[in-house]
Amino acid sequence: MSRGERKALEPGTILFREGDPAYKCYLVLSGRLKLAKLHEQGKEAIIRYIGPGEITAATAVFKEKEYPVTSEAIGDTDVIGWNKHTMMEIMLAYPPLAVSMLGIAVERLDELQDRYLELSAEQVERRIARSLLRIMKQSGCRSEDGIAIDFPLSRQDLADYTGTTLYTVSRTLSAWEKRGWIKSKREHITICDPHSLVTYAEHY
Amino acid sequence: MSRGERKALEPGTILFREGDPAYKCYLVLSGRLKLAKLHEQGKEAIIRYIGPGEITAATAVFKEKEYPVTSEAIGDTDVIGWNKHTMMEIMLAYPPLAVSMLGIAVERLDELQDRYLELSAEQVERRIARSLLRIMKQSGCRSEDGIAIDFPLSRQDLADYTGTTLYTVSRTLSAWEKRGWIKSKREHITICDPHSLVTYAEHY
DNA sequence: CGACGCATTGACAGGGCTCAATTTAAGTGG
DNA sequence: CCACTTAAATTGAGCCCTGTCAATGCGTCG
Repeated sequence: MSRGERKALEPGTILFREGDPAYKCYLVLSGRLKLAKLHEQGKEAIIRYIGPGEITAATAVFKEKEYPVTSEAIGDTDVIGWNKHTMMEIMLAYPPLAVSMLGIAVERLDELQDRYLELSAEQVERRIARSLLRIMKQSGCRSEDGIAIDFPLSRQDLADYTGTTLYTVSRTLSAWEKRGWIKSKREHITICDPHSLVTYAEHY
Repeated sequence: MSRGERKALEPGTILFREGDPAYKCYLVLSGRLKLAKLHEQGKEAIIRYIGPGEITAATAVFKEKEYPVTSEAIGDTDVIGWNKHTMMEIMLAYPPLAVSMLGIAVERLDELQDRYLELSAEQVERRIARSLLRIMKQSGCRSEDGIAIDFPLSRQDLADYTGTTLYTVSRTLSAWEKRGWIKSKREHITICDPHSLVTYAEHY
C-alpha cells in the first residue's frame, strides 16, 4: 500500500488550482488550507478553511475530474497526498474508509446547504455573524480575551467567506467591537462574547 | 438483503421534513422530488429537484443525524427507502456501492459550490439564466418548441431556486419571452433558444 | 523612515426587494 | 357550457440595503 507523497507548503502556495486535472486527494497534517472558487474580476467565494486531520479533493478519486476549487496554504502547511488509483484500491479493499469519506462529503454538503440558505435569505450583518461563528467553531482556540481565530483572516477574507464586501465587514466589525463582542487586530479576530453574537445571528 | 420499503406519493406529499430524525435513505423510481431548506417567514431555498434513478438523504446512513432538507413530491412519485442499518451493511459488504455514493455526494457538493459562487458574485438576471439552464439539463425534455421542463415550475419556485423574488423572475422571463428565448404557460417553461441563454449567462 | 497593504469612514447611487393593484388562466360546481 | 373562485403572473412605483468609489489612517516590515 502506497505511503503517499508528503509536501511542505510555504504560506501562499497554491496546492492545486480550480480546473486542473484532479490527480490527488490530500490530507492536511499541520497548518491550514483555504479552499475557494474564483470568479472573474478577482472576486472569490471561500468554500472552507481546513486544518489538521481534514481532507480535500475527494473529487480526485473519480475518473476524468477537475479540481472544483483552488487550494492555498495560509501558513506553513504540511500535507500528504494519494493518487486516485491508490485511493480507489484502498476504499475497495477497506470499505470503512469509503463510508467514512462519504460521511465527510455528506457533512460538508449539509453545511454548504445551510450557508446557501443563509446567503439567499438573510441580510449581510447576520450572515457575517454566522460566518464568524462558523469559522470560530472550526478554527477557534481559547485565549485570555475569548475565542481567537488562530490564523490570519482579513476583512477581505471574511467578506469572501460571507458573500459581501470588505467595506461592509469593516463597518460591521467596528460596531461589534464598540459593543465589546469582539476584539480585532490586523488580520486577527477574537470573539469575546460568542453568546451575544449567537443571539444576534438567530434572533430577528 | 432487505428489499426496501416502497411508497407511492401523491403530489404535495412531504416524504420527510428538515430536522426530523433521519431513518431512511430513498431512491426515486418515478416522478420527482423537490429538496428544499426552509427559513422563517415562509422563505425557502430549493437545493435540488431529483428524478428517477436519483437518491436522497444519504445523511440517513450515519448515526444520530437529522434530515438537512425537506423533501416534497411534485407530481405522483414512487420511491423506495432503506433504513440506515441496511444501507450500512450493504456498503460494507459491497464497497462499490459506498464508492458510488461518495461519487454522487461529491458531485452534488461541486454543483452546490458552483451555485454558491454564483449567488455571491453574480447579478440576479444572470443567475436566473443559469438556474433555468441547470434545471433544463437535469429535467429538460425535447418538445416541438425547444426544450421543455417536464414538471410544474412556478415563478416562485424558480425564485426560490435562484435566490430572488417571484417579481424579479416574472419581469425577467417576460423580457426573454419577448426576445423569443423562451415560451411559458402557467407553471411551465420551454427554452426555445438555449444558446442565447448560455451566451447571456456567461458573457459579461 | 518610507512604502506597502490592511483597515476605516463618508458620500453616493443603483439593483432589486417590497407592496399594491390588475390581469390572466386554470379549476369547480351547477 | 358558463359563472364563480382561486391561484399564478404581470406590472408599476418607491425606497432601502449594501455595493462602489474615494480619501485617509494606521501598523508592519524592509
